[in-house]
Amino acid sequence: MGRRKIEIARLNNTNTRQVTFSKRRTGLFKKANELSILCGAKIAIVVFSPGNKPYSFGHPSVDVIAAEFLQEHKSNQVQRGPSFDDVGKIDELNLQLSDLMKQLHEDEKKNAMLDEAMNQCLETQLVEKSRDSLVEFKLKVKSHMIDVEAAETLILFSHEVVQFPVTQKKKRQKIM
Amino acid sequence: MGRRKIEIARLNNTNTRQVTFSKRRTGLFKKANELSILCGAKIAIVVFSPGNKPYSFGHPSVDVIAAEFLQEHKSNQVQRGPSFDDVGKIDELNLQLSDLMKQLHEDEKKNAMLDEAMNQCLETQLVEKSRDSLVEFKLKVKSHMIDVEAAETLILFSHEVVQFPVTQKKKRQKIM
DNA sequence: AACTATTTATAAGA
DNA sequence: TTCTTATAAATAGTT
Repeated sequence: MGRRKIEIARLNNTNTRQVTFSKRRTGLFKKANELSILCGAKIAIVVFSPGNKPYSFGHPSVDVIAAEFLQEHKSNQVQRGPSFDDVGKIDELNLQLSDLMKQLHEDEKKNAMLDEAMNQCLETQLVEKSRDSLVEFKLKVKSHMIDVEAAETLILFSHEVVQFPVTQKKKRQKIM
Repeated sequence: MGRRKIEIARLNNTNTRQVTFSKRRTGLFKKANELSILCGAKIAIVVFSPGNKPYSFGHPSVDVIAAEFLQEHKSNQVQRGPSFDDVGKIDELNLQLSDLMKQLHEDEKKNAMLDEAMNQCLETQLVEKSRDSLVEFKLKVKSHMIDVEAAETLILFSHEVVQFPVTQKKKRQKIM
């Protein structure tokens, strides 16, 4: 999809590889966003860049997706549902994020510019923040001896503090 | 990207929504696959269809991605590494899957048909198999009281038994 | 980071 | 569902 057709094989040039990663990651997340909106599908994506930086996308949030996924299997075997003090905080965060998503989608209807903004946010300090909160969160979880069900839910929660960003004006300066 | 431009808003017609989901999911996974090959990026995707069926994509496998992700944070806090009897079995599975991925990629170089096959496999009984093995696996895990690190690794393992499929001849009959 | 020539994805239609 | 095709969208190479 460019000036020339390229073979799908590892890009040897480091710079090209990084540039392509950025472009295609943006495209991938955009597609994921469209799919979730068009079809009401829940999606979670985690990607590591060539430089091993983590990027993620979740709609409406990975916690919801995880919960749904787990629920499909719970009826087969589990008696005790997990309940954690920390879950409340995570829930709160995710609610906020859901609201941001709603806003995002509303904006999109009125303004086709939205997609271009997606790229920007995902590369800002939000990534760093999510790492910090993951560490904190894991320390708390660590102090409990929890069962697998709880662990599943909580871990998946913690993986997705970084969410799809709020709409921004295009051509915003990169922070990272 | 079709005969007409469509607005990115929920598709109201059920049939259209499902058809679009299938097409776009295929496209999304294809893009993810290309990104992983071109840039050497590790990617994991989980999607729920409008009918709430789970689909997933992982390269080279979600276990590797999970391990990498967790490793970034381990040095900050963890003393005890997880070690599970069941991990061996999962590892075995994942090795097989990695091999299939390699084959897949080799095939792709020689035959541009590969991408079209991706779609087929993901909708076969592999999805069902993965669910069954997840249940089995969780039952085993359930019998232990494990620490968070172990849980994280194992859970993420179990989420991705369904892998990117082996090349198949196109136009294969759907099993699901 | 912006720009286009091209390739690729896909919305409709069969 | 699967295939086809006209068209929209993504992106490779460039600036």
